[in-house]
Formats: sequence, C-alpha cells, structure tokens
Amino acid sequence: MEAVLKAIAEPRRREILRLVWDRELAAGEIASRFDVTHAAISQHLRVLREANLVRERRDGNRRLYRAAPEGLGDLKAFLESYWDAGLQRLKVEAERDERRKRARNRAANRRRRP
Amino acid sequence: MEAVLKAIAEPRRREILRLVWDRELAAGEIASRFDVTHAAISQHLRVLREANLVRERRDGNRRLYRAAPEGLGDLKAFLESYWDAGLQRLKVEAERDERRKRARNRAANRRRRP
DNA sequence: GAACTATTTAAGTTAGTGCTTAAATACGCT
DNA sequence: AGCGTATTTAAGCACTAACTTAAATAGTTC
Repeated sequence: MEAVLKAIAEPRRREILRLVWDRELAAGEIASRFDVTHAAISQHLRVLREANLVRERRDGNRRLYRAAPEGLGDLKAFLESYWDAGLQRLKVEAERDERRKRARNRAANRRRRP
Repeated sequence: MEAVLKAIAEPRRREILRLVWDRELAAGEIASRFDVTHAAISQHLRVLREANLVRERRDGNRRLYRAAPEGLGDLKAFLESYWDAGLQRLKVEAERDERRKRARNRAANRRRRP
C-alpha cells in the first residue's frame, strides 16, 4: 500500500495513470505527451507497475500500458477502510457524548424538582 | 490536493492522523508514542496542518491537534471524482464496444441469409 | 547479420525529505 | 522578572527521488 500511495503522490504519475485509464498506450506515446525524456517516463512507468497500478503488455517492439483495475481497487478499498474505521469511532464517540448530555439533564431536573 | 497526497504518502503521518482522528491530543502526547524526537513530530504536524488534514487549538502551554474533517472530505471527494471520471470513460468505452459487436453480428447475419 | 526503432537500464546530478541537535518562542507559575 | 514546561524553528546531514545523458537490450526489417 505504501508503494501505491507514494506512486500517486507524484503529479506526473497521476497524469500518466489518467492517460492509460481506459486505453492501452505505448511507452513512447505516453512519453511524447510530456516534456521530459522517454527514460524519465519509463522510470515512472516502472514505479506504477511495481505498485500494481498499471499492467504492461508487449507487442513486438513496443510495450503497451494500461491502468490495472486491481491495484486501483486495492487503493480505493484501503482508503475506504481507513475512513470507515475513523467514522465508526466518531460515531461511538458521538453516542457517548449524547449519553453524557442526557445524564447531565437528568441530574439538573432532579435538582429542580427533587 | 498535491499537499494532501504527499502528506498521507508518509506512513508516520498516517499513524499520527489515526491517533488524532477522533480525539484531541497534545503535540507531546503524540510524540511520546513514537521513537523519534518531538521536533520531528512537530514537523510532521506542520505538514498535516498545511494540508488541512489536522486542526490546531492552543490550550495554555500546549497545542492540541485533531483530524480536520474538511481536509479529509476533500481528499475523499478528489479520489472519488478521479475514479468516477475513469469509470465513466470505461462505461462509455464498453458501450461503444457493445455497439460494434452488434454491428458485426448484423453484418454476419446479412451474409448468412441476405 | 547489420541497421533501425522502441524501450529500459546505468550512472551521475540536483532537489527534496525526514531526521537530529541546538536555539528560539510561548505560556504559566512563583 | 525569572524559571520550568511545551512546542516550534533553524541548521545541518543522510538518504531518497526525479531527472538527464549515454549505453544496453529487444524486436523488426532489409
């Protein structure tokens, strides 16, 4: 998961991911859309591949890349679990506060009319 | 958004975020849970604060931190829009493929029984 | 096999980051 | 004011990461 988060923290890699989200593109086609060298893009593609965010397929000379739904799904699932766990705790906390508030009110009422 | 993604890409910052998810903690209390110096944690807290992921409140001597729902919401929204846009494109692509397949079948049928 | 194309890998440079130690700031207490 | 506590800021160091250039690999074509 570490690798995934690091991978998408880099803006250029997010752009690349977008480019290959719904279609295959050769490394060179991807590189031609950026103003850095092919080598630089190749290195980004490696990071994305090792994070399991893109898949690579060889076609003759070329290497075609495309977003990998599995890796993206893992990321989404991780983030959702992160949130759910947090929201769950918030909920529990809110209920506890609610109980305290009611207890305070009951005590106040007893003082007013015992 | 850049700042948010960079902030959560760091494992220690994710741990800190978890700690203050549902309660306020003083900087020192947070730092005492890690085996790095207070200064290091203070720097992490700054990163989180500048990414709007935590809120800081001063209480006398101490500074209390707590997760900021707004920043977290922004992150969730960003990721969801990232996905939705992607899924939307996937859907459009799938429908286009479906139309092509039907067109192929119609053509084949005409050839079989014109 | 030599030449050409597409891509990656290696090596080096530069900028950024996480950490430490030491000094600065901010607040409360007497 | 002076002292103690909580925390941040500054400076410096080690390590990582994004990039470049140059060389290596892999596949196609003649």
